[in-house]
Amino acid sequence: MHEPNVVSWTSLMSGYVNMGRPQSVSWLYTKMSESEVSPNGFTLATVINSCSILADLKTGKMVHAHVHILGLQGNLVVCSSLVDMYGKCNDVDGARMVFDSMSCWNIVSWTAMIAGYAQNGKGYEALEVFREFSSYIMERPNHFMLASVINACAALGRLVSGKVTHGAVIRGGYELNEVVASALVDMYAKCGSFLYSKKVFRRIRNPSFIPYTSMIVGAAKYGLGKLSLKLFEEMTDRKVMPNDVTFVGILHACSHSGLVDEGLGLLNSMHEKHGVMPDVRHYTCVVDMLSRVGRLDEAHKLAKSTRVNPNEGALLWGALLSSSRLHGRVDIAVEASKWLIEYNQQVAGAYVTLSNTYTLAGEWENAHSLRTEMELVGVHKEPGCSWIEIKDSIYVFYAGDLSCERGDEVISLLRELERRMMERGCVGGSTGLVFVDVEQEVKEKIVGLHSERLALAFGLISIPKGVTIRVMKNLRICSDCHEAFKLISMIVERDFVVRDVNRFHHFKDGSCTCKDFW
DNA sequence: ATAGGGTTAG
Repeated sequence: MHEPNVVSWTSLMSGYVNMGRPQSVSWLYTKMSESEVSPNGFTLATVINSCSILADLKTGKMVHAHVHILGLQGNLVVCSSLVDMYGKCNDVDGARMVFDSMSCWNIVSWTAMIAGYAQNGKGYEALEVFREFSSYIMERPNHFMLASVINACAALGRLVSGKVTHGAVIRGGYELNEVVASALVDMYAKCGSFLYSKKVFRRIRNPSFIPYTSMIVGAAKYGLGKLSLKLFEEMTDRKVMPNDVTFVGILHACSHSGLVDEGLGLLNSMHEKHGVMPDVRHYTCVVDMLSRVGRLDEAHKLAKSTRVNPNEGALLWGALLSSSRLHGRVDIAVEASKWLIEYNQQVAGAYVTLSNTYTLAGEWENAHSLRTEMELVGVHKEPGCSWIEIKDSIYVFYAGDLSCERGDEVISLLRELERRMMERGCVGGSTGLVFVDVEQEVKEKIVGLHSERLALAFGLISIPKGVTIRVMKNLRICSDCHEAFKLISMIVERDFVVRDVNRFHHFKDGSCTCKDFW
């Protein structure tokens, strides 16, 4: 063309986006800026879209400035693409700023905002925006919006909201939409209803690799590794091609169900049989798989030979670290935590796990000095929490704290469960520790000492099968008792089961602090 | 010539 106009430029850019080459768009945009032709809203929306795909926030912000220079801040399509771009670049606040600055909205802009929150793990905000949409806008949500809302419910583990949204899907007639169905499969699995996942999945006609992947991951989370393998087999039999994520899912499943040979076989067949090149995520699963079953040297070797950036390495070395602790491999734990701390990844967790590894190995002084170092450096480990939704209330449980709403009921239910376990031959104590398969004498000793809220005697207690347990001296139960009991459970976990560690939070001993454990 | 949805490792 002698004189390409704005439509020619934009068409070319759009063509590159459609052909999966968004990288070329910013180059074209630069070229265009050097020409006489000035971009319009169509051009900017296309360029911004390419930034979304590439998650290129820097270019995206630059183009955002051009939006203002060209006076296009009132253009609905341009603004919606900006909301989407900021969301895809993990800048939800940026997305919200654009969204709030808009003078009119349509279902696309609302969906972009909801999806932005949902994709960034901000399920609560996503549902809040959806609620606002539902109350102000006299328009039914479409399948795009519903998929994002279901995604938000999944992230929050909100089964009831998820079911309500499923109702909206049925009313809207979107049941047969595969994207919506995939979101539902994933949501039900994450919300504790794998049975519903299966039901929704089986209604999908010719499921693609994405619903299959959701099911494989879902089954894995429920400990059904064999089912994950069966689903994988089913999909390949039906000539549905697995992608990289499918392999992350299936290796994750093998890892969590101890299916090591199957997992290794899949890793080796990935490339030649399915055309998917294994990357760091797959090796992370395999490192985890090998190390969980105690094949730490192989896992270690694989970890060292995998090139990673800090973010990827956090997961790979984190997996190795946690298994090193589990199997008492101080040498590997030291190396793994060194890596994590050096690259500033999960520092507090790395300190705690390494310290616990020392403890498991009986290296009390190393454990102690690490705790001191943590305090010196000012590293603090935030306690984790879980939550469950019952009817329309959400109950949150922090590690070591049962002073939550209806905590008393929780405690009495736990006691009832414990009583039933005892009836079935599991052994327990009134203090809440439940031991399985342990000699009566040992049990009494531990339970007895514990119930007096005193130190567990230092030394070695022999238990049958030639296993020894180390128990610490002067271990007092104090306000930070969760740590203490985590420690106990860690020491003994291979030999008997300690449950219900959190219950001891009520035993407070003002005279000691966390430091006294060590 | 332009904007929105589902799967992902400790």
